[in-house]
Amino acid sequence: MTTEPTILIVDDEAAIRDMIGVALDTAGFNSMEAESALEAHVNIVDKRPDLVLLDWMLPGGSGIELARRLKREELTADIPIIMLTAKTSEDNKVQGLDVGVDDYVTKPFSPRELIARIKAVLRRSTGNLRDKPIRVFDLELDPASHRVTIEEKAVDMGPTEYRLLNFFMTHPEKVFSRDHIQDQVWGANVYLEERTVDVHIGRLRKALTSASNPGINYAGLIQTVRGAGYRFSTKPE
Amino acid sequence: MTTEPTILIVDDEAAIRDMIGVALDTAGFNSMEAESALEAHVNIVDKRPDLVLLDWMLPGGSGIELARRLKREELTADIPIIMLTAKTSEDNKVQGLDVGVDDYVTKPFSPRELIARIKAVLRRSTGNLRDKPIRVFDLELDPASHRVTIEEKAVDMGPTEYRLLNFFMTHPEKVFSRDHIQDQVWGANVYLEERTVDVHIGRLRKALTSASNPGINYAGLIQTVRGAGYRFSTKPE
DNA sequence: CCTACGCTTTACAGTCATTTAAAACAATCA
DNA sequence: TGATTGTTTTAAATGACTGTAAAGCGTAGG
Repeated sequence: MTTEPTILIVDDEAAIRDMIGVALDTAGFNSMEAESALEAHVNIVDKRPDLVLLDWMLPGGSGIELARRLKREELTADIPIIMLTAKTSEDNKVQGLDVGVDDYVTKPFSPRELIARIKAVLRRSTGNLRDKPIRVFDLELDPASHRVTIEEKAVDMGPTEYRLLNFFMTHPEKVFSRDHIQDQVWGANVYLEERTVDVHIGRLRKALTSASNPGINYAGLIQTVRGAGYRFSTKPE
Repeated sequence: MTTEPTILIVDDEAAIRDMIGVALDTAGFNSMEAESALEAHVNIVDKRPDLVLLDWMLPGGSGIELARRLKREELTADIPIIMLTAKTSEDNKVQGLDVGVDDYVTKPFSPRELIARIKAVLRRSTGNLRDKPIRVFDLELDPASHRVTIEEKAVDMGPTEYRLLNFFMTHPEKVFSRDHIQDQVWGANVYLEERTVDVHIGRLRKALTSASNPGINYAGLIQTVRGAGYRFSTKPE
């Protein structure tokens, strides 16, 4: 599954970093910390976080400088930045310091607001690219509408079966062990009984069957490979 | 809720902002101000003005940059922009229009000219995009009269439900998460309880149902996609 | 032909997402 | 101001989905 976004917190005060870190954790993000612009830059280049929370008032070479640098360099230009600033009114000299930052939050801020803004920015930066529909014969999976159809007629299935089918259709003609399927569909570090995968395979097949016309049975596309796992294949077994 | 259009003025000189602000007020527009590209961007995303007056020569040369960014991002791409520029040279015109700006006005300008151009741009953009009624079967939403009808008979609903339906009808056949819907219908960074969206969906469905004839239930067009969000679709679930 | 193993199916109880209803809160208008 | 209308929050009810365990099948290998 999609791993949680990683957020880099850049602030010189440990207390603030911690506070934010906790807020991010509870909201389900991964977080990293840096206390100087230099450290931050290294971290960003190395780890490529999904978003940077950057304190405006870093000692020495200020946060703005870092932001400008990040936005100028191609490698890092598309990593969204949210600035943390002290007070609105004072910082009205902010003007010339415009660097293409994606949003800013003024301290003090509520964790809730911060989280909301982070999510909004992430949504804006990543949400735009959605995949094209995948089609096999008359079976189509369309991520944009989050819908599976057979001959244009909707196939009813649960979220897990949808992810499962999505995984198979994007990786056709290959066998996958149950473990591998677990990692991809449920996410790593989720422990499940092995049989659980079978059960969901079963459910997916049932969904496909009950939506298939007599003629082709789309459940047959999901093939059992005895002793190895499962395979999505257009070729008959 | 036939509010006057809201115009965002982006200029670093307070005197100019005030001058324009007065002109807009007397012409019957609402106005907001921002003095930096950063502030402007945040305002635009949060408040979604109907038009942006953008100074070309913002410190840091970021006016153009902002325009480009706004036009690139889906969320803001259809907000018209009028550039304010001191220079008259042809280059600027070409460049500005390249970025996708809708019009430009060279300083110094008369308030009268500015108003005229604003109206022209608004007419054009609302005329092209927002003014035409959208129809699905016998359900029609007409932005011009701000009215929803089923088989020519008015459907009664609140403003929020109207915006919601408008959003759905202009983005059919796609799933949207609750967060995404919030961004589009309420404005980004308005943080609401997630369930609020559900409640309004519920009310919209109710409104559609009680206006539907036995036969078609238009509430069915708004489909719940469990674990993903909602979708407006003409295809049955 | 029997057994053992691996896969499939079913049933179920717990959990989680969505809906619904109602109350609290805001804004608007006379 | 009080009445009206619309919005948000909250909590409880509903219903769908999930993972597990156990029973049922089929098949390969003896």
